[in-house]
Amino acid sequence: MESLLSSIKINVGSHLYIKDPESSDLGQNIISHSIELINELGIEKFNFNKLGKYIQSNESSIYRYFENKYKLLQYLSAMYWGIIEYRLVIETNAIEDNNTKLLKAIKILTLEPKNIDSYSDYNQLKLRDIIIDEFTKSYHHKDVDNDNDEGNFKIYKRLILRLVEMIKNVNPEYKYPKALSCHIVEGVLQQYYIQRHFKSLSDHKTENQVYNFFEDTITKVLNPK
Amino acid sequence: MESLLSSIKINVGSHLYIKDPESSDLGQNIISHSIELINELGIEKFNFNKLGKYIQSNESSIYRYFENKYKLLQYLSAMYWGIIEYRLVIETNAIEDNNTKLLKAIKILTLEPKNIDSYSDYNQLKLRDIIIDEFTKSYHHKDVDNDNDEGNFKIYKRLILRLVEMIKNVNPEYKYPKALSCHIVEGVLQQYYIQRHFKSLSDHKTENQVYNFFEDTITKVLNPK
DNA sequence: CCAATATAAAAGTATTACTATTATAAAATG
DNA sequence: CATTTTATAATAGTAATACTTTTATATTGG
Repeated sequence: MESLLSSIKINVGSHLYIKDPESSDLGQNIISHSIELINELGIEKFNFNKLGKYIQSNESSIYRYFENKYKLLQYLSAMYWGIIEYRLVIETNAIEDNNTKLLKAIKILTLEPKNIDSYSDYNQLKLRDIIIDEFTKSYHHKDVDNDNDEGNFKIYKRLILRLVEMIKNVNPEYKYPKALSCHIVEGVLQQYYIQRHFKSLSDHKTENQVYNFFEDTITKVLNPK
Repeated sequence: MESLLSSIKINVGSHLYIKDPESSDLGQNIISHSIELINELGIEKFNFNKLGKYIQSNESSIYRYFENKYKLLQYLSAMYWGIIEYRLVIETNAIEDNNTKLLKAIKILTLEPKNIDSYSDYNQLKLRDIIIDEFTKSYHHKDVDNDNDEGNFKIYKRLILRLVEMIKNVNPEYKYPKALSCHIVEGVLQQYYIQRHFKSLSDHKTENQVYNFFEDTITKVLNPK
């Protein structure tokens, strides 16, 4: 089947790049290979010099696309959340029952993406790993308010607000829909990171445990009885 | 009243420093002023050169205490979690009822510390802000497994496991005590960060909202009925 | 008072995160 | 097809950072 997202472009916000990387071969190369290299080195040890050598291009050419590596990380993050948001909308669209709908959303947020190719040209599993490892650093810094004003996190925030709506539909009386929504989206990343690195703090080391934990929490929090 | 913690030393783990900063004036100066300066600049723009000038000492002298600024951040984090753990133990000690005890623990984790002086010589509010802003970066990097093996996060993990025990005491049947415990401790920091920087994702911008959200969650999750 | 140790001052090195310059190649336009 | 614009590559350069090393000067303890 033809890829949907590879033809539909996710608008990540123009403040994230200097030149649109989707507009050229080099740009697309920068994206796909930065996913590989950031995944391998981590954002701290990754730099544009190394990326240039890796794609047999030049450091200064990469600087014509992205201001610096943290903007590139924000761009990759926006891509990731864009894909998740897109899946959230189309894969829950047909579901009538609000509760089932919310649980489907939690599945999309927690479980490893299957059918990878139908959503993106890039390596989605590695992109997801980058988000688990590095996303927190894309907004934990002193420029966060500027970056936010420029709209660099707007897809992420919109995704959280979509989840807020789903939460409200399940229980309109619930008092903390935004807190819960943020808590889930960030919590998923954190649970995976803990599973991988702090094993003594993890109940069961499976993918399903992460989903089950959030299903249990949400069900009890929203449907008290 | 005489300070308790200023006489009782928190053992943060010897891999965090080269020379124990509590053992000299310069060391204590490094701690207290790094709290000020990291708070002001953020960990990325902070460095030992600037700290040296700030305390009218020398860059190379600071390197005799700490390997690098990230080890210092881990040291400050261990200090913070050490104070919280200490409070968790002594302030909940006398409480009989398991549920009340857990809620008191949540209060200690969420609310701004009062009676600051009785727990530490250092500026606890600024230290807490550093933790909210920077703690995530102290373990989100490629050396995390080494640092963990060296015991650099042991106080943090012990704190989480203490909370796990409290959770189990409230409901021994509950399936995800570790996930919940991590989720609370990290979630508190995250809720404050969101309140400060992503206002559109925050339900109410008060300190109590953070506590109330966690109280509501825990009560429903652990006492379903 | 001497010896050990801690700190300060200064200089040096390797790396990083860019910027600038020029050259060359590819693409667009007339 | 020729020309102008634009994209990329190669190279070099700069300022800052994250340390390390060396030497000098205090401070402290026996």
